[in-house]
Amino acid sequence: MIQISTGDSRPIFRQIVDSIRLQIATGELEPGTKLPSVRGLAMQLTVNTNTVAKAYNELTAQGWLESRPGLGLFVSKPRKLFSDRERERRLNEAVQQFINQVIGLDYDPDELLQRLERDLRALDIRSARSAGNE
Amino acid sequence: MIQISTGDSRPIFRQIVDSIRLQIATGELEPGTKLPSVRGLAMQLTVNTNTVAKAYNELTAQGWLESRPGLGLFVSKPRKLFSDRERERRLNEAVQQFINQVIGLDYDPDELLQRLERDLRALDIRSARSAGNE
DNA sequence: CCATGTGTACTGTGTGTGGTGGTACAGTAG
DNA sequence: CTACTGTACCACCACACACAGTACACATGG
Repeated sequence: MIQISTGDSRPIFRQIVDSIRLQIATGELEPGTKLPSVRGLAMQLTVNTNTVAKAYNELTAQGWLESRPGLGLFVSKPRKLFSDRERERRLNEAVQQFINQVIGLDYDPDELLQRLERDLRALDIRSARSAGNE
Repeated sequence: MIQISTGDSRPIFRQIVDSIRLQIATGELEPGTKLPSVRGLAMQLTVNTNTVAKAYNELTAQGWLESRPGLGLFVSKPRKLFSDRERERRLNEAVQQFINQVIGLDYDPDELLQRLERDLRALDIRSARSAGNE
């Protein structure tokens, strides 16, 4: 089930991308599963078809989905998505951004780490994407 | 010293805000210190004066800086900036955003936490903002 | 008094992104 | 042939960002 929120500051197409990517990473959506059609999901979310198509395009370009012409989009099998340099760059960017966002909130570092650990473990990420598959 | 990078995806005024806020939070800029003038910093960064003014305005609105008419802007004394609800909301938003950014990178949760702990402790944040001052 | 430097507030103008609406086309299944 | 699929366009509007210029009130040093 994909949901979007008007109160969310993120663009609509990004909410869709994040939502689907999260469901794939947690195993809620398994490889081979067919996704709702562009027009169907757009109807359900009451948004434009182009907005859904944009989200699907990004997910396909990043290797999360695969397109079968005339049939639809399907969750692809896990594989390595980024180079080591790109992984490191993105992680560093995410860390810096996180720090900038919490820097004025006066939280203790231990409290921040504890909170992150709780939310990270609650997801139960499938981490078999870079190893154990050919 | 404030620097901006053209390769950074963040808007210029946000880079300025983050940079100054970080320097205040780490104690690199002490309360009472006078900041570069709007026109001076704009000249130094080869950026429009309005862009610098926008950054300074946000920092002043959030309580990091204080304006003395005709004199300039100065680092204000630490104090509580947000309500408890706002603090919690912003922390939650930052955590969710961080997770969304690293979810496809196939990092082990422990590795993520270790990295965050390292970068957080390296900053040595001044955490006396909500207690011990009147 | 006057010139200079300070923040602040406007009014434009241009560019890029996000979102919507509509049309069109190739591939697949019934 | 019909209906569904993704995909690629086009046009339009709204908004944020950045730049450019002007103006005003304040404080300081001549």
